[in-house]
Amino acid sequence: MSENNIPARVRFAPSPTGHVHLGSARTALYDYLLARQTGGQFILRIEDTDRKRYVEGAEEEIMSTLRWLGIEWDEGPDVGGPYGPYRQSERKEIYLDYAKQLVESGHAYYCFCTPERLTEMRQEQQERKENYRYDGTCRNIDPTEAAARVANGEPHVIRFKTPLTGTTTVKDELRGEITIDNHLIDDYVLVKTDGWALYHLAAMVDDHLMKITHVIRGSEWLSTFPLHCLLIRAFGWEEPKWVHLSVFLKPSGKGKMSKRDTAELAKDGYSIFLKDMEGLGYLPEAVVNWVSLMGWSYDDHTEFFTMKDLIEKFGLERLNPSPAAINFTKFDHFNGLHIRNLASADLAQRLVPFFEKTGYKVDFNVLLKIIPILQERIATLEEAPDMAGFFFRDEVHPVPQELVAKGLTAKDSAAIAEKCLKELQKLDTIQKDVAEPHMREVVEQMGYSAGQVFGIMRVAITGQKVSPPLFEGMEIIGKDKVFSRLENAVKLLKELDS
RNA sequence: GCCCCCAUUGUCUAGCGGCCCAGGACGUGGCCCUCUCAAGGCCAAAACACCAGUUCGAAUCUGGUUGGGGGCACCA
Repeated sequence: MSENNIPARVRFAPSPTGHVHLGSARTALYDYLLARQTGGQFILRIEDTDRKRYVEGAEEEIMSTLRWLGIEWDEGPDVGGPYGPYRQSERKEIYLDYAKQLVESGHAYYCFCTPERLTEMRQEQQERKENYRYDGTCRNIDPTEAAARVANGEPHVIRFKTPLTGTTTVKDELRGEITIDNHLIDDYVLVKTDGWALYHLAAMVDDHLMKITHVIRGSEWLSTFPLHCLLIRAFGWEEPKWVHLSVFLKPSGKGKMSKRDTAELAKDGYSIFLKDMEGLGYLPEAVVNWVSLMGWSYDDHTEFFTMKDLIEKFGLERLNPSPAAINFTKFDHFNGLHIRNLASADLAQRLVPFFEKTGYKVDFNVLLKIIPILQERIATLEEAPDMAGFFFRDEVHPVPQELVAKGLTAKDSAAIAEKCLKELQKLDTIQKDVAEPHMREVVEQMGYSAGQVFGIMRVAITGQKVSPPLFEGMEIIGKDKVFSRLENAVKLLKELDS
């Protein structure tokens, strides 16, 4: 990891065109980890040169999502920095200047072809089963003539003058060298008719100006990667290290996530969008841990990581270039692990909104008491109200049939419930260390199994067939409620019997 | 159609020529613990896509095939 000791300047450069998903969260995470590990800077840059695709609120979502994950940026549109502005829409002139520089040095040229002509050209190429590629019509217009036409106000774009022959070799940190024939690289448009730069130019200019040392981005950029290097070389700039991350596939591993898959996932309480995670009961710690391991590994036995661990242990050299299927059950597993890793008070705090959302008035002291029995049982925060809502209710409403113990009649069950009530009432306290030994003795005397008797009590007291341990629960609920709930159960069972 | 990338159990992966009849994790099945449910512990089933080649020896190197993915815009 010697080269990682050089402070890295990395940038997360999303475009505000939709929701932040797992793929971009991972890219941001890796960027952040590399920056923090090397004592460098993490820069947030908004790539909003295409005003048609701009989505209102997307930029805010990007920022709040990063903050939720625990990722703070050193430079960005809101906090500023020495290389701003950090919003590409505010840098239009900069890109145009550099594009003109390329025209002057002979690496780019003005193109006056209309979109209609281009469409026509593409159709013809398709009919002839050729590659789609600009045919070079404007490539050889005399520069003086071209400049005159531009000065005259003729609509035009600026295209990159890709070498017609030879090859270009580029180096990706995960895949090694990639060599491609130059004739396969199109004369890409750098600046549109409206004067706005395209990604290819804007990103390269910004990365240079912002002194970016490592570009971590999605593998969808692999095909235009040679163009990007050619651009940088045309300017005579130094290249950053390039890291192209693999894409995420749907859980089956067959194909990438589609709209339809996303809708299907929602039914199971899953989402690929970061904005949904908190509401679904996931911890940012778990998202970070889970996502970090999709395409990266540390060794063959360590998988539990906090952000702090990751900053220490992350490394580009253990990144995996193959596509990874999203595994949501593993997400649940990591969430459970991180829930169990939380301090009681912290977990309690995070649980409050979930109980309130379900309509419970939360007594924080009671919540604090039930944390130990809840903490090892939930995989997501959202599960807590269903499991432990009975602690916050005045009354419970058991299904009468569920009060009947396995292998017994309603009449027997009623008698058992009544006996339990009486025995508990005899005691000074229903604390676990007193009530449990006593009730176990009672069970013994009656000749039933603990499962049968405690089962009846469980349903009577919690209203649920499945609950956290009985005696711990009773202690928290308190004598009065325990007794009244048992009384009610006796009543229900007797009604059922008659 | 063309170009590029990828390829170990259902999934995420370790493995960088002999340590591997392949290790870990999730999930699955079983057992233990047990008042239910979890958590925890133990055990089990489950993979080197295929075909050539290189080599004394290949999951590891090379070529091809197949499969998957990405791209081929005046989007990013």
